[in-house]
Amino acid sequence: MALSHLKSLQALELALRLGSLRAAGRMLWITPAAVGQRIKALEDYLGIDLVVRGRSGLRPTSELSGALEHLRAAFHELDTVATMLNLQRGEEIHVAATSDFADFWLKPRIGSFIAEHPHVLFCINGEGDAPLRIGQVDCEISFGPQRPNSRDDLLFRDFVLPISSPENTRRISNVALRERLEGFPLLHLDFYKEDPSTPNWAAWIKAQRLRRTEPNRGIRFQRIKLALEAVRANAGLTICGLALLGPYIDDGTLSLPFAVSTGQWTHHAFQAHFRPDALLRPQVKRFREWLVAQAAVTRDWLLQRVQSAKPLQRPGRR
Amino acid sequence: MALSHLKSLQALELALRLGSLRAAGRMLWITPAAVGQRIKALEDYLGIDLVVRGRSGLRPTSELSGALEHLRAAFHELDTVATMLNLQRGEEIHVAATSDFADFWLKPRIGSFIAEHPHVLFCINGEGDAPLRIGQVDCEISFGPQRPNSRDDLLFRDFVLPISSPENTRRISNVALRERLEGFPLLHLDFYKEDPSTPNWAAWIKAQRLRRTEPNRGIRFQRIKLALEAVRANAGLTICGLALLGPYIDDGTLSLPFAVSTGQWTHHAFQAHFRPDALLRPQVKRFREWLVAQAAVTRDWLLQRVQSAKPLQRPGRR
DNA sequence: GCAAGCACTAAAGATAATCTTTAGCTTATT
DNA sequence: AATAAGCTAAAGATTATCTTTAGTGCTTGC
Repeated sequence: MALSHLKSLQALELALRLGSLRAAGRMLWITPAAVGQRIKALEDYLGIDLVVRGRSGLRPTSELSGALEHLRAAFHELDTVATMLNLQRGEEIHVAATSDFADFWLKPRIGSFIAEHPHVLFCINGEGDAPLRIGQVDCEISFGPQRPNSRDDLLFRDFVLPISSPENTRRISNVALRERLEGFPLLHLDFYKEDPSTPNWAAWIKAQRLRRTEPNRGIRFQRIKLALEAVRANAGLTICGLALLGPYIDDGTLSLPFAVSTGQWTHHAFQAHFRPDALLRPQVKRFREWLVAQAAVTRDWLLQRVQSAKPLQRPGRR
Repeated sequence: MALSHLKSLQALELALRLGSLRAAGRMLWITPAAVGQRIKALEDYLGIDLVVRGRSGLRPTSELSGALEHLRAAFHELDTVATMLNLQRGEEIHVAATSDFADFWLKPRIGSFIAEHPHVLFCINGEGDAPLRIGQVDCEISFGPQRPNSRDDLLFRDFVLPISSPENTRRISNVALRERLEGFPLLHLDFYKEDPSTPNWAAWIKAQRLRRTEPNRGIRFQRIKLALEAVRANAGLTICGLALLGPYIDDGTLSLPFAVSTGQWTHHAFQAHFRPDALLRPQVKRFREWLVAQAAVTRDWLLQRVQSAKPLQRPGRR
């Protein structure tokens, strides 16, 4: 007959060491109620009380006090084991993400995750606190078609339309709508090239019935970042997605020279793929939950930004 | 971040100490497959192997060997805690059962349970290995009406009919059926008195259309045991249930002077009631499972014994 | 050598332990 | 006295864990 209630003993030791169920719950990543249940289960099993809640703190009962020393020793030994086996290591999470996604979306937000998980070290596209290891990517984030039956998390679709600097938007507004782009430099961004529903300049101009000679002329960019730098340098307009640009749109660093209704939801989407065995690690699991939750915020922001202009047309969700 | 996989660590330590998953499973009261799963879960989590299966035995891998000492120490400390808290005590089970049930049914069978659970001490109606404690009965077994909505386990109903010694059966058989009981001493057993469907001698004789003057005369017994002693001493016949008498019927110590079809299923039944908090203890839980299983054997034996004579009339089950 | 027995592994489905949520209670604090 | 913080209780949901069944490899005996 080997001993049972291991988790109860762990909760008991931790709660007494930290002085509260709440603190123990934080360590165990469970609610205080669950800690109390664990302890109570053991008390019910033994038929005796093990802890008393004194004024602002827990104390062991006399029945437990003799055994407490051994309990502490046991979990101290287990901690040693855990350290030697690297069981509760300061966890590393390796992420491979489309550069623009990493720069514009992930890196600005990752601080909020690290704040809650100080022990986690990140390696994003080979850079960060954790050293690079080949073939050990826990999470891949890409922009592409949604694969059916895949376990990947769909983060959000994008909404593409012309983007400009505030200065150029002002300049353009003085020109009649149909002529606005005539003679104006167009920047071509290939990031969305594979997406079937994202128009290039020629298609967009045609759909909007504008006039523009040689709409395919102009500098091409592979990365959103570089295209936006050119836009901000007043080098021209580009068709780009809004999803990654929330802060820039909100603070006016970038602006929309045409109505939101001239834009288009992408068919492709930002998606996260996690290595199944990486999800065994609780920190990776929590990163995934955080990622999905953050993505939902962005999705809602984008949805509201677009819907306020064209309330009848909603993108598919999930 | 407190450590996880406590059960895995326990299984690991135990399997390495005992040398096989099977042996560890016996200690943990789980299947060998489950022990293997526990260990594998930890191996998968860590991404390394922890044990190798050598020739007839398990060995720790080099990754584990350093930590093994601490692992052993940890569970040794926990064993100490368990002993001090009386967590894995040599368990006592206190049973209060109708005397006749205890004597005829429970005590003859209890050895098979003890054989599998050597550490369990029994106290049956105040007697046995464990000392008597007031108000601490874990299991009550009674014969009575089935209470609706109760959590009690119905063990079996009884089947009542006249019982005699083999000698008296032989003697009686020479007399014509209707006259068989005339002048023959009748013993009255009160054990089944409260049961609405058990006939007394007068009712049984009337139902069978036999002749017998003053069928209510005769010695009365409270306990089956005493009535049967009188029957075996050829002091007369009694109406009694078969359920507790299996061995005596099978080996011919007792016999049936009338056809089985003259008998009757009782309305009352033998039932076991377990204190809810006693069922928290695994040994009590296992005793309950054993009890129910043994009862099913008796029920089947009785059913077959009765059905072979009157195949169309079946008692309700459960 | 070859079957037979034993021990472990794998995958699925079933079971049971465990957790979260919500609401309520008690004790300390302002 | 009101508020806040921490614990408890009960329910339902979620996971972890176990059993079952089938399959593989290794030892043992013939």
